[in-house]
Amino acid sequence: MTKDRILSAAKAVLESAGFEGLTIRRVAERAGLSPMALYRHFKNKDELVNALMQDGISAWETIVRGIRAQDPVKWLEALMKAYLDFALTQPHRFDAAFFLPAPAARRFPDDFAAGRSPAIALVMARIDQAKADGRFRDEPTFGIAMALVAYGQGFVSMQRARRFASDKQFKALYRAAQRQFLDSLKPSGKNE
Amino acid sequence: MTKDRILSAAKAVLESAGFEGLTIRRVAERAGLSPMALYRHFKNKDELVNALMQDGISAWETIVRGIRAQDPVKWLEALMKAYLDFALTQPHRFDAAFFLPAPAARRFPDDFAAGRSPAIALVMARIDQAKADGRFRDEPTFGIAMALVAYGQGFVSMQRARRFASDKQFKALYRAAQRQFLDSLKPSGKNE
DNA sequence: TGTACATCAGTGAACGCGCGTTCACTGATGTAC
DNA sequence: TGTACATCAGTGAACGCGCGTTCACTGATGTAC
Repeated sequence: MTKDRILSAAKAVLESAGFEGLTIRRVAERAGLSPMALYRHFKNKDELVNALMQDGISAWETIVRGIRAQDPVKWLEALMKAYLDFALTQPHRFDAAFFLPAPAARRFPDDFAAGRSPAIALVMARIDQAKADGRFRDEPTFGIAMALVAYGQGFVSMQRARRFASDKQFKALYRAAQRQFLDSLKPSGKNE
Repeated sequence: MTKDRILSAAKAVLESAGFEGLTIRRVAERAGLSPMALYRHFKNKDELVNALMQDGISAWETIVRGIRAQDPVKWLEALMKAYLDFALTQPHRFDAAFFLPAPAARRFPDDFAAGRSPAIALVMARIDQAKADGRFRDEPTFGIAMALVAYGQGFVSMQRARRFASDKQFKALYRAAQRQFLDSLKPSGKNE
């Protein structure tokens, strides 16, 4: 379908040129169509951008569902690693999923607490499991999930603002913070 | 000086129209000058944007230096509150300080570990003090500071991406996370 | 004190650019009888 | 089987817009002798 071809072209343009460089004309050229052909499939540019956001979110959900670790704490570690990889290897797709202000975005806290985000629902399930196993302290699950998300988002947004000397430094600090964060969730007396 | 008048106009335009709306023409109009007059004082638009970034960073440093709490943990609480206020009351100035990717930005970790950021240096001093008083666990000071910064940045970037149902919800979740974060730094056995 | 000249803040018109989008259209394909 | 018509993906030219920036200029102020 032509619509899919347009969307693929849009993803390619987004990844190589960023949001600044995402224009109807460029997407059309990449798709081998005239600019006007896009209006046959998307009402306007906003609708195209919205589709890209949905794509980013779906990609992330697929990644999260693919995490195989059995142990809940190891699963959460893998999640934070996957998040970092996603941010670094597909930066603009990541941005579409997490930084784009779009009307269709799901909102904290209601949409998430209600499980309307599959990714967050999976995260909360592991946190519950870790608590049940006595490996995490008894703090509100949703609060822990929020903290974890904010952590990742904060590091990536600092990286995006070029606040790290290099990607290597960024990765190292991210991993150190991740370890520290997960440690801080352990019950009293089990620290260190 | 005319340069100051231009900078004031630029700050006003930034705050009311955001970065998207920050144009040479608009700044000039606000300053009561022709667009070309700006080029007498700034080499080009990039230089003007850089000046705005410096202004944002200075504003934040002034805020941090103005925190009066004696107790180090209370001081850190006040800091996180001030950060939230800054983000909500002067959103674009905040963005200029924390989200703008600009060449003049200081970089993690070297510039900060070396104390080239007055704000971070003050934060690290309180963390050291809290550790010395036995109120924080013995974890690397810089790591704790990084975590604190990432936390704030993460929450604000989620708010900027309209991921919270309302500013009220945002504030409430931010505060809950803040409490939880500071609690997590307490030595083992002192939790709850 | 007067004159010639340099400096320099600010101006106004214009350039070239790329953008999203409108409009009227073409031409192939499907459908009804 | 042939004809008339509807549908619809895609086109190409053009519009109006706002942008950063160039260029050649004006006119006031300061400086040298």
